[in-house]
Amino acid sequence: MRLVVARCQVDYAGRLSAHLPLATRVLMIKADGSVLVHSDGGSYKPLNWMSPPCSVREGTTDDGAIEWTVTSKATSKGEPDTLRILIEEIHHDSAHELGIDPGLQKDGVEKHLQELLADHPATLGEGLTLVRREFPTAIGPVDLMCRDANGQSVAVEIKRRGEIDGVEQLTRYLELLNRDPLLSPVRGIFAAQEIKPQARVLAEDRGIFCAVVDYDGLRGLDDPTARLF
Amino acid sequence: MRLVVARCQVDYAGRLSAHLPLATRVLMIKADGSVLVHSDGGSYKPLNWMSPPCSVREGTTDDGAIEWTVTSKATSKGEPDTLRILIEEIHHDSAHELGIDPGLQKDGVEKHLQELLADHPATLGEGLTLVRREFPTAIGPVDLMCRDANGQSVAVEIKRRGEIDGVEQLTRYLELLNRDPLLSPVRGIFAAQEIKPQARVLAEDRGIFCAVVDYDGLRGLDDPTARLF
DNA sequence: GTGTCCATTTCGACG
DNA sequence: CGTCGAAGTGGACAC
Repeated sequence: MRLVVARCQVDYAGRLSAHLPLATRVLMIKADGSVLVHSDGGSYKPLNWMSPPCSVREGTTDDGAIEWTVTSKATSKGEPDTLRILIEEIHHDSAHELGIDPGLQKDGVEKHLQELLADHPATLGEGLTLVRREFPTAIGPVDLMCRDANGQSVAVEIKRRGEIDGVEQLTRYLELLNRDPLLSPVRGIFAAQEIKPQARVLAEDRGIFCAVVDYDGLRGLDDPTARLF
Repeated sequence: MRLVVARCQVDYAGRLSAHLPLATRVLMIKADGSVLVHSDGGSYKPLNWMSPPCSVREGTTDDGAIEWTVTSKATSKGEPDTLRILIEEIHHDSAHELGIDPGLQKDGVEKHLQELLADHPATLGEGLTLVRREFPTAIGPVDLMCRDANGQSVAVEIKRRGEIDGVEQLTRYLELLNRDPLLSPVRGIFAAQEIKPQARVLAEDRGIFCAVVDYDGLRGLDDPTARLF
């Protein structure tokens, strides 16, 4: 890992063309050759960057300025990427040995929500029982396939935030599933921690029931000591 | 901008919980208080981070280790975010004055594609003429509204890469537009530089024509000297 | 402000 | 290895 603070200008050419005028920025060169150009604000996204695998070639221009040319090695398809960094003045330059990172451990995303609901399907509706998680169909897996107290099939689509896309997805599943005489009639439940008003309107207009899920409450139903760290 | 290279462990709690075991990493603290934790690989995305606005409080634990507590200031809705960085050993620590950045100048994204197609609608279909760009509907703007040689309305959805979502989007528009007796019947054109097979199948199954657009060719139709830099 | 849609998205899972 | 869906998505633009 090399860290450089320098007054520079940057040009990128690839899927688009982009230009950064002369200013002082942080240049981060990672061990895999990737380069990040960061300013002192914005978000975690760099102003400009080059994804690995790529290689940096260092040179000098006619007027003595330092020029880095970063080129992507293997553009599997289409456009060759190039990042050109013209350095006018270096304020800082240091290199550091970091070693490989053990990586991030996550907890709490949609997958976990799906697991919890699979263990407690009745929280979505009285008498609901699980038939299968990730129930396969020709156009993708249905998150939960259940059966209600009357034995009717119920397809459940789970999202963290319920938006219009999720309703469309469930609608496609229902349309397909209802062509199967062994399953039909299949009704739908759209389950999410939070459901956007527009998504709710669309869902209910299509006869899909909306279930707002209490993630922390569900967790409480499980063993509360069984946590990651 | 402060740059720290340190052996540290990191815990995040917010919309999810995440943990980084002890390892050497780069910590970037921006002027707005945001913090980025970078390893020596991956992409431009940090292993963990805190978005602005937030504030860093520096302290020490009972066993003498340095502890940074980063808290988000204004969580407009819901979950308070916290990033805790426990530092065991500092390898490097420097601060730099960067100043405000003039920002990135871009060229070549979907907006430009839309402009080009608006100028040359006939490349999408014989005799097509533009009625309006960003044609407003209750569920969002249609990229291009055109009329064909027979005077029939044509709704065009433009993407850089045509995927299933775009077909769904255009389908919703068409469904709505076809309820308007002044416009109906409206047909659809799905235009993209590249159209995924599944999206093409879905589109054509719904009677939507797929147009693969040659971006560079369209550019050539325009004045080739009128470019950004 | 809310809603919608794009992104040099990146990332992970699955077939 | 490609495809597909999610993201602590972030950011821009319209209403």
